Amino acid sequence: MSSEKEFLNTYRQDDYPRPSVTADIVAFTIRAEESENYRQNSRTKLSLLLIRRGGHPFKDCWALPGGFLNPGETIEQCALREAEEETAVRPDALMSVGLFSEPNRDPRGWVISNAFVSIISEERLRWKPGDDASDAQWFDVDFTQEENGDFILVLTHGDIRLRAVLTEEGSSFGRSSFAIKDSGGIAFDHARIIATALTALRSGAKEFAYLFDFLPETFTLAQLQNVQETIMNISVLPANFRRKIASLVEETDEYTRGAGHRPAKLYRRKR
Amino acid sequence: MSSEKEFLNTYRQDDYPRPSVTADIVAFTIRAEESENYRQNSRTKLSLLLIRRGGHPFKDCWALPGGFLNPGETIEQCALREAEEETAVRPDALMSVGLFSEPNRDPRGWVISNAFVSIISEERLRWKPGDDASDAQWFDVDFTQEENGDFILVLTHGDIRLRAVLTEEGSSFGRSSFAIKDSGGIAFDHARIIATALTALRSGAKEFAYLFDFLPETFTLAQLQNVQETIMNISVLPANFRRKIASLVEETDEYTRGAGHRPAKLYRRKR
DNA sequence: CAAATAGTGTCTCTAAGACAATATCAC
DNA sequence: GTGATATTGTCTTAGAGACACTATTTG
Repeated sequence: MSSEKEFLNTYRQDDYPRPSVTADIVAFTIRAEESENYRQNSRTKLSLLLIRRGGHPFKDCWALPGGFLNPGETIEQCALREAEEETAVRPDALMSVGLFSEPNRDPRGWVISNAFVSIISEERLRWKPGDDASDAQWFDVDFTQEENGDFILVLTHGDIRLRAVLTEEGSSFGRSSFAIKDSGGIAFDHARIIATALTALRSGAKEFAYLFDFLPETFTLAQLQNVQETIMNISVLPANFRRKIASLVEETDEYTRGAGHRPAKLYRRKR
Repeated sequence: MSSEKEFLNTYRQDDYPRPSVTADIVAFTIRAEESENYRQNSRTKLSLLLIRRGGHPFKDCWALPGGFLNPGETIEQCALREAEEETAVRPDALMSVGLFSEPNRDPRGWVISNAFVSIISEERLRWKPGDDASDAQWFDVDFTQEENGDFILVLTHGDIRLRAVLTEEGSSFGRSSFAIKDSGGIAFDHARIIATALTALRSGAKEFAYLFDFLPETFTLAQLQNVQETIMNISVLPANFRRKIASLVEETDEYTRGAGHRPAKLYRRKR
């Protein structure tokens, strides 16, 4: 009978086959559209960051940012590092959406990936619109279910339009999982990851937990409502939204100015 | 510029360091206690399966069942395979609770683990009580929060009593994460995994989604209520529970018999 | 009959949703 | 003033929780 020390000295990890492990980042932000009317508040869109791949495989296709797990770090640290490296901003929130481990999901070999939703506030987002030479771009997100049950994911950036078709494969424990019918040109199984992340984002938005992460330190209640409506693709009555959110925010002394209508009080998140 | 085919031919995955990947199973069931009174329905306990480790590291300690991810299978398939191998029964439900990737969580080296909650119905559970020679045993679960905020996890099987102390480390997006203060002799970081799994189980039990998985095909509403109460450690009024569950079940023509009180109608899950 | 659970009816309170009404600013 | 949003108030309704009461079985 050998001691634990002896055992560990003779133990060789390389005897077993091992996969490469990556963290993929599904980074969302809310962006304002141009207002066509000086009185009207600007409408907002949910946007997602994609990176054009410079090398094989899926060269020139759009993909989620991400990278390999390094020795000595946790998968969360890896996600944070990759998010910062590739988006140049520190995310305001990070949430795991699961491990994707289909054996053939990566043509390079055995690569499994833990996906994370990352939220970047409008405020932190400093990229100039029109920098279209960059390999990283924000795409507008449209994710809806068709009559026949299929889910359609459309990502748009200027003339670029990626359209993926997915089916829902039995959801276990409330987490639905998707299968790709048509990747729409999105690299790897990333259409599937994006669909899963969007579902997680929407189901969480009911609880207001991270709506705040999309906004600056202070905000109006209409902005906060707007975030929820944009993410969940619904609309609610302002009066009712105010009541529900009231206990989670606190007033400041500030007001918005310069809008063509009654100024709104600025609020901050109550801790 | 090389083609994608050439690229893949020259790509060597072994150039990058890779972790071993495992799936760990947190298998729960509901077990009935002996009734001390012929009239009284038996009380139930939430139980968890642990395995006594026969080899190093953590030799003779209790640990979660689990095993390495094999090439060609998904982590879900791996979890299902390991669950069947080590518990001898096919789980009635399986839910991921996240990837545990602390660099030093396993003394053998770089091993990361995706944990799964597995539910085994009372019906499928055929093990005889008293088979205490086996390396796999069901432990009664007690998980509560102390005044000072610490969480105490107590696992009991006969004379064996494992008592771990954990603290809650900021919960992001509703998923709370724990740090181990005292493992109580439970192997690896498994106390932490169990605490996380229990939290996930409890928060999901509100929606009734998998309460059915703990029970046979047909059951009484009191049994179903009992499952919820046992998992969540609460009690609710029968009248109210019936109203809430009514739309999810359908009647059968069968009744319980032989109890020292009014027979109960058997129900089945409505699909 | 006694003890225990099974099952029904109903009251109250809260919260959600719908909608009406008023307030305030920039032009 | 006009057009837009901000903000408050109130009505209705659905659901949760509390509780009282009846029904049915076995020893």
